[in-house]
Amino acid sequence: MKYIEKLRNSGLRPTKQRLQICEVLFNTDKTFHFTINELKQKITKQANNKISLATVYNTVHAFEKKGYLKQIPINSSETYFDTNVTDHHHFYDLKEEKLIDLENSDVGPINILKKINGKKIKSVEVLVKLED
Amino acid sequence: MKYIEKLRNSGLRPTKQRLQICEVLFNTDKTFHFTINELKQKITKQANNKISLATVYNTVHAFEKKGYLKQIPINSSETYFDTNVTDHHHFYDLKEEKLIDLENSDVGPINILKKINGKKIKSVEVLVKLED
DNA sequence: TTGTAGTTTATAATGATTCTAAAAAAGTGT
DNA sequence: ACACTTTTTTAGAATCATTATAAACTACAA
Repeated sequence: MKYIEKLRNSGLRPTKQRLQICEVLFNTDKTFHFTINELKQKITKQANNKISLATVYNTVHAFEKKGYLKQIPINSSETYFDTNVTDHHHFYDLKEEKLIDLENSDVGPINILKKINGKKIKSVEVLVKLED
Repeated sequence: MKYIEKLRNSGLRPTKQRLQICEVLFNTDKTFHFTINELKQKITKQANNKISLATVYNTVHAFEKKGYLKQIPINSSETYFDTNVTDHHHFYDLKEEKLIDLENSDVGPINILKKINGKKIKSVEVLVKLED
């Protein structure tokens, strides 16, 4: 299985549950957005398998810490995660409550002119809210 | 009282609680960020007055709907609001968990090149995450 | 195989937010 | 001022996402 090594290299034991989550999240060319509950449903369907909600939380947080996932900063009752961990931006359709990726080529370069003493920029993320 | 008219013009009855909240939020030149609980504490201190948590929620949401406040899109357990409703951007200090305003002059112009059919852009917000 | 450290799990706990329904206050007309 | 309607406030309950707990299970190394 191709994710076993990836997990081991990250110091995470390749358990059945983690491998299932890897399949759902990373076994595709397309990146995508998801919430914890959406992910749990996908696993239950795709692998026809029960998985504990707590395990989904644990694993997603572990993957986020390792840099395989990132949270999308947005005000929503549920937290959104993104399998695209490269710097990129989002549309948020307020009516449909749906996130849409922006390619980097869709947004011109962003210049942050201010500096904060002793701090460095980790990421620059743009959220474009859409209305009808 | 200078906020009575403002509230009436918005179709909101100028109650004691709403006027107190206006004093705390708008009776200053500086704009600032706050959470519901911080706001409740300020009111309790400043006006030496009890106010129901539900009222603070109700009022903040009413003010947001009227455009006097806006939510800051950020992943935090509590929702952050901003008394600065003009288009502007934020630093987020990951270590201190603190928001810092960016002036518009601190960020170069942002070009959104992609269009979504039938939707228009309501706002463009940049979140710059800072680390040590 | 045996030990142990890491992982999963169901369930309980937490905490922010929303809901509810009754009491209080504000607005309106008389 | 009074009666009446509508809006608002309020305490407490309900909800919902997330985190904590602690017991059972699993991976892995000696």
